Amino acid sequence: MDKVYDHKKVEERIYKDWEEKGYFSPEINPNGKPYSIILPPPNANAPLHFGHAMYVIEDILIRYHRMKGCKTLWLPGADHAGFETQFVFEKKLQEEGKSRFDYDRETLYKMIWDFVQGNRPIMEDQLRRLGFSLDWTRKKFTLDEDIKKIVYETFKKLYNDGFLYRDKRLVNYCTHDGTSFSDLEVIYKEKDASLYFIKYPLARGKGFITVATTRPETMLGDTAVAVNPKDKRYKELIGKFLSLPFTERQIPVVEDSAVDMEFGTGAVKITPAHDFNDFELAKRHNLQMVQVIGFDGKMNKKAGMFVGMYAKAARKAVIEEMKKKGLVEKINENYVHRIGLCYKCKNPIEPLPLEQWFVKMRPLASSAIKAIKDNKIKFYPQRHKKTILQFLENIKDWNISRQIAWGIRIPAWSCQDCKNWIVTKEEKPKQCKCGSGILKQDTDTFDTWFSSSQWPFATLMTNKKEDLKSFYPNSVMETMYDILLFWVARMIMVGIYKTGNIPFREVVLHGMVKDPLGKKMSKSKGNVVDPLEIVDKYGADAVRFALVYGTAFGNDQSLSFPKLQAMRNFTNKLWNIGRFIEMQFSLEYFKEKNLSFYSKEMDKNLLKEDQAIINATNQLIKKTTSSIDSYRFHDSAAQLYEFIWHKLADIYVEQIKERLKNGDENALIVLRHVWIMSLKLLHPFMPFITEELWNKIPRITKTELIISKWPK
RNA sequence: GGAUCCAUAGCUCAGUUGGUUAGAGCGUUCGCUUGACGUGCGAAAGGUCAGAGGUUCGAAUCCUCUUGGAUCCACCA
Repeated sequence: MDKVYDHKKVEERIYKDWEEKGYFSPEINPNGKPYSIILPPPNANAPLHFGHAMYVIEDILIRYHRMKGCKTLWLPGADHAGFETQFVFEKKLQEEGKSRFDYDRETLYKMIWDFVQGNRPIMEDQLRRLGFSLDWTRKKFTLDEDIKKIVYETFKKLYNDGFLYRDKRLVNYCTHDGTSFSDLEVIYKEKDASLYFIKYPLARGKGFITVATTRPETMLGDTAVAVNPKDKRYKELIGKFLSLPFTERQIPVVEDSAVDMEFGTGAVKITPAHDFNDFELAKRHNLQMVQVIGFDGKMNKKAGMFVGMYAKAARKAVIEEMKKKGLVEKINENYVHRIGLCYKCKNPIEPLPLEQWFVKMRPLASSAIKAIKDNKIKFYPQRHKKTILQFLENIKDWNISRQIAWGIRIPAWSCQDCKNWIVTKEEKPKQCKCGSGILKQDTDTFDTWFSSSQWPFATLMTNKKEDLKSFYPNSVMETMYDILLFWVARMIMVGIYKTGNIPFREVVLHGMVKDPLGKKMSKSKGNVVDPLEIVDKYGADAVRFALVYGTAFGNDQSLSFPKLQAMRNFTNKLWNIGRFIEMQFSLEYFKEKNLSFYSKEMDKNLLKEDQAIINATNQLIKKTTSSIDSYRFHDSAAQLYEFIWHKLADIYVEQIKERLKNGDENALIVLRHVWIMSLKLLHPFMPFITEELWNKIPRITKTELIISKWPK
């Protein structure tokens, strides 16, 4: 054996061997109790970043359960990541001086498809290099034909059950990216703004009402002014009409208790087409909706003299014109308020009225809430339970239409004659109820999360015959806490809805891996780290161990080079313990002997120091097992590290050196036993080096460590 | 506005149901080392456990408040 451990000579070879022998497949333990995890499918639009290395938690659970004899499945896949991917691709196009408008839908789709296919092998190689024991024979992609079929079916089922409706409502629309978003995809930021106090004259008689607004450019879309019914200042004016400047229209003064008397003047302009609250208020009062901003972000022809201006420019222009009319009372320029931004391009989100497919969430959420409250689904760390319940209890309907090409096209057709919608499971309907054969498919695609919400069962329904039966519900869903609401919550809702059963029993959530300075890694900051770069330098085992060691599971951590180095040193320590043991077995007086294996019966012949290490080993077995079972991986890691380095190597090995020189068989038998146990316990965390060292010791079985039995 | 998390050695972090002189890695200081490993070994220095109050025989650990930092949700013109 070399004096220093060289992971490069070991890792690739061992992984290949495991994979070729089929050890990653559940068929290895066909009669065991099923244990399953579906890998959160990484986005297929880019290579993995360092945070993905946290999948190691799943690999630990998988390897542990495999060794415990479970019929263990860890199923890999990739997510087409609709909008995210199209965004990345469009950036690429931009660099080439092109844009999505240069291509028709099919061509664009094909180009992105090819782009994604180029990325997938890179991603898969990265996962292999990290040692993840994924069952590659079962890998799935969200755009596989059979997966798409299931997504269509779910859509159709929602439609048949009345949980799906198409409605023209305000949606969060990014005029820059040209698509709508769900509420979760809007981020809010504080911005300096102005609060404009503008006057609307009474249609008859003298006088006016002053309203306060941050968005005067929407005033041409106003269809009312609202006041609080308790507000004495406006009591006389309720029911009267105001002349809306720049237009021929007269708008009523309405009363609504949602109006805050304290804010501004107590009177609010109501723009149903461009503000969520106004939209709701308008429904209550049967007000019409006038859209003045288009989907291109520009004022449309309803905006009269302001047509063609971008909303922001129109704001200034409107105020200028209002000033000319003497209708600006004052402007508060030190007004700070929050505005919604597109989470991706950071441009302001424009609430716009658009026909979309919405899923009624209340009924779906209520069964999810029940499952969680009844502890059918458990959360680790527990604190996340409260967050998800809060979300589910206040859920709003889910807009699942996206105006992008990359994704699963919505299987719905509108009749061009009677305007009816027909939903199918994929195929184009022959004709409408009205007899018309002129049908046009919805041009929108599904929100990516709509398909990924079905991942826990879709992947199993489209694999080997018995998979769904064996592995659903999944044992564990492990992912980062940042997609708890986006993904985990929706998987629970859709999973229960579609299958009648929870999608998984336990939700295990790891923390974020930040850069060495504690900043969130992101492409725009340029501080992302390629996991392979780190694996090349320190070895996969060290990287894996560093991610579990020293930070309480579930907490955020920063990438730490000193820690990586320390863990690499640990692998070298392991290597040298192994080397030392190998050397003993090749000593002349041990070489030819067929040394027996440690058993409890030996205890009475053992020295105190032998007994001490045996006892410590037994304790380690218990502690490692229980800490993995309770998802306290950092405890396991610390215990293993402490035991192997500071008890086994520093103390016991030193204690018995003399005895080994004198040919003391018991010492070597105990040493070998403790070493075998150590390698087993450490294997889920550091699979490569433990497997390699396992192969260097004389032992009872010929089987590889990966499929050896977990000690009791 | 609602919720959650964090504040422990110079740095990065452990310390689960409250219990002996509060731990690790890195760093620092001193020494050792030539057949397991210098990616090593032995030892040492270093902490009013953010602050205040409370519960308790006993609190880093539980409760309240304050300060400072992070995050999530909702979103008032």
